[in-house]
Amino acid sequence: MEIYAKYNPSDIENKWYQHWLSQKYFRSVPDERPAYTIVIPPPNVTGVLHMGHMLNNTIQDVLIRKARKQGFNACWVPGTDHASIATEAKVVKLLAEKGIPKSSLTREEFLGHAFEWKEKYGGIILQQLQKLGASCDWDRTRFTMEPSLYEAVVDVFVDLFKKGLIYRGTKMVNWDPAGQTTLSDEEVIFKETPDQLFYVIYKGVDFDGELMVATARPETIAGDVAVCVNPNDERYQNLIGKKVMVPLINREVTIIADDYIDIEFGTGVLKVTPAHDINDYNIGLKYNLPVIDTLNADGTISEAGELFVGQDRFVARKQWVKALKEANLLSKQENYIHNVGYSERTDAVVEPRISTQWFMNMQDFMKKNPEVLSSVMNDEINFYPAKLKNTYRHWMENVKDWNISRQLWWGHRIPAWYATNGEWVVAKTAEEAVVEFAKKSITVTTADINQDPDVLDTWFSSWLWPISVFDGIGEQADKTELNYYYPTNDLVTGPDILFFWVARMIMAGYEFEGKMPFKNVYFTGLIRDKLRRKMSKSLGNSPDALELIEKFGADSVRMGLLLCSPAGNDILFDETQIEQGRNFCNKIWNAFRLIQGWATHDQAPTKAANQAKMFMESQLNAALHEIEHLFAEFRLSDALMATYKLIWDDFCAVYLEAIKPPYGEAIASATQKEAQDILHQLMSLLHPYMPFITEEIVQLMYNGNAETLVLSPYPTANNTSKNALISSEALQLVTEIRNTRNTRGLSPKEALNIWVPETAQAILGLLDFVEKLANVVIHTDLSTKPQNGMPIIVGTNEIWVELNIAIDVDKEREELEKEKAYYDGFISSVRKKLENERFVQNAKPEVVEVERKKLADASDKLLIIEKRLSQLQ
RNA sequence: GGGAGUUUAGCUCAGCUGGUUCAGAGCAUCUGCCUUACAAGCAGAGGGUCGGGGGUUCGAAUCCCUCAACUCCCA
Repeated sequence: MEIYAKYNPSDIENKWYQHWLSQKYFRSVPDERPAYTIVIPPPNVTGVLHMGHMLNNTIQDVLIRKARKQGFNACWVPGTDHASIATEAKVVKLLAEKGIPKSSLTREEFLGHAFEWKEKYGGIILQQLQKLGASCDWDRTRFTMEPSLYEAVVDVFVDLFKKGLIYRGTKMVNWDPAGQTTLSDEEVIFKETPDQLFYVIYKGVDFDGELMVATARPETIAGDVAVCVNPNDERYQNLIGKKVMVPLINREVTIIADDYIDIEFGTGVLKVTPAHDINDYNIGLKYNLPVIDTLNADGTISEAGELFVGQDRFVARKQWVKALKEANLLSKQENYIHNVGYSERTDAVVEPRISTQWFMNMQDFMKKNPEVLSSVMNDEINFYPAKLKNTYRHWMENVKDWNISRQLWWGHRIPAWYATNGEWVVAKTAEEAVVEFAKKSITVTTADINQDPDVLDTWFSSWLWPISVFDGIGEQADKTELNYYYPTNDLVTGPDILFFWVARMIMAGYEFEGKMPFKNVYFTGLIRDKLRRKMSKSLGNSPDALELIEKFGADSVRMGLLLCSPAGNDILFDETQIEQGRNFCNKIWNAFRLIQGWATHDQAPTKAANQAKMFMESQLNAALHEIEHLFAEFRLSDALMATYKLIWDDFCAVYLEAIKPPYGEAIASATQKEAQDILHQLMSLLHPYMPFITEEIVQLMYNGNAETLVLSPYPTANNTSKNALISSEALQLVTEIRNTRNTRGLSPKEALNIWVPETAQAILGLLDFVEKLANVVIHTDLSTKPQNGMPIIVGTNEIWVELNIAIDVDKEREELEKEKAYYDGFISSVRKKLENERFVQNAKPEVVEVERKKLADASDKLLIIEKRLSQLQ
């Protein structure tokens, strides 16, 4: 089989992915093995792959591939969600471009267009995930709006309503005038926004004088029903109960008093506009004030607004200001920065609006399901990083009722039914609704009632995801699969949807299954650019994910993303990180070519090769232990780094160099086979991170007869004694010798003679290994050592190197003096510690022992240094 | 305004309940090498008063206080 000199990922990645698919390696069905389950955070069905998806799904793939190789029945469930507001907005825009306004369509016609769009573009992102190598069980692909999941959502709504946890209420909600729908609190993004504060004059009616009111929203003045001051505010006490005139509208309103008012803010006078501010609304309730809604659903001024009717709220604001100025009712205006809520999806400024909506009663829900909070706090569900537990608790303890209705068509339609007299019931179907009406002694037929036109919040369907993908919820539930796969093991997602989704899945898990939905939640960081800016379309700082894969290969992209992404830390993306991945592929590929390219003979392996094998086995063993520990803490980035160093440093730089025969010579076939075995294990270890190149190498190495790395067992550590310490002294000597060559300009090709004392057993045990790596000849008879040389100190051993060049005595003395000074200082500090009775008494015995050892070792070294110095005199 | 977190080498980050010759890793940088697996490489090297100040302790990157800067969440 021909092995290409350059590794070319694009040639092989598609080949292997198709092979894995055709062999159904990612398929999972329940069996006797323990399950290891991950459900994908469903991306928007009309979305395209971006950097965040790649990071997130690479992490999931690493976890699931490792589990699969470790003998679990690994099941990674893919799918998409319908993204109600985002998708509807997209479809509305598309239709508008064709000249079709949404208002001209019936609900059914609109949904027809939406499904058409979904069929055409939906699921592209899942194909893109395949390019990344994602080992999902594609036969399980789900969609939040497919019929059975749709039905489950409706069933859950009816169930929660019957339990009294869902209610219909008229409250102030967040209104998105662009999407023309309500939003939950979580969908409102507060941003500091520069604005203007206007000081508006309200003339007294039954007193001589005026009040000044500071407001950022003069366009809502028409909705004023009172002005309010603090009862303790001496400036206004005598005016309480008197009347002022609403500017330009000429309506008389009363001056009321409430200690909610901040005396310091503005002029200490608040205009009370219950229809357009939550605080004003509460004051209105308290004092039984009327509500005048001066805005339409699309954010234009309504008839009730009297002035500038039909104008957009921001246009109207300017006109109000102009009109107030002309009427001499504007005292002044000043710059003002405050937090303004924006719609997460449409970025429109959110309007507080009184509206009748459906809510979930969170207080009662949490009382019923205290585990939602406690399971996270006591680590039954683990958060990585754990610091997000605090954020979670804070939100849970202050959780507000969840507004679950949306004035959209794309989504799960609310199963509530209205009779013409305004009475309503909740029921799954119109037929059942008729029965419910009958219970209320209302006689209707299905033709007499109308279903609620609104749909449910997208998260009201995706909170069921870990249950619904296994068909475990709703009236049609079949819990066979759920019982096997649930609770799932890990959830990998971004911290930005901690409340939207993670918290609500935990709620659903306890409410409907009485169990947590997952054991571990791994929060990835946000991907930012080098300048720490979020990646966004408008900035154009986000690289095209698929182009990156095309250019570098999926393995390189995966490695580049993982290397710089410890859990919870933002990752600062830079293409050089992916180059590191590419370089690593190149390195592995060349190591493979080296091994495969050797001619072999049947003689015994060299001693150096045997020692190298010992070294490599001990390094591999240590690394396997370390990597298991790192995985247990979800430190994937560190685990990959450990694997990287094991392959690059230990395997390539040390092991292969030690077994490599001189140019043109053959290698013992046993040694070649050992090298292949080790490479095979390393590829298996690396496979979860870099699935393609590892599979390619292993299959080439064994002519396509190797078991696929997707399924072959993950390497396991054994408990054989570690030779790590021995190796470190030997390698230290190698480095010292190379350094000696480097600083003196000696060629690495020219062998050096060195003398090693009998006491240096650690080094002599790997004598041949050291000779090979450092290109030296080791002598042990110290009496033969020549004068023209210099010592190298390794541990407490003095090793003598013969140098056939003149030695710069002054320079060496200078260096030795430096070292001597260091050890003098070191010894005196350790000695001081040991002479301190309180240290000896208080410190743990082991610590004291270590200090004694430090003193002894340092003293030995100092002796060698001093001896050498005296020789140089 | 309320809460949480971060600050260690040029960059990104490890350093667990104070004590290994504790100040580390990767990348970047510098020096020398086109040594037939790999220049996408090889062999070396240099970088840090652990944000400032104070304290506890025999001993502090690690614990406490304080100041400063930055980030996130919530209203």
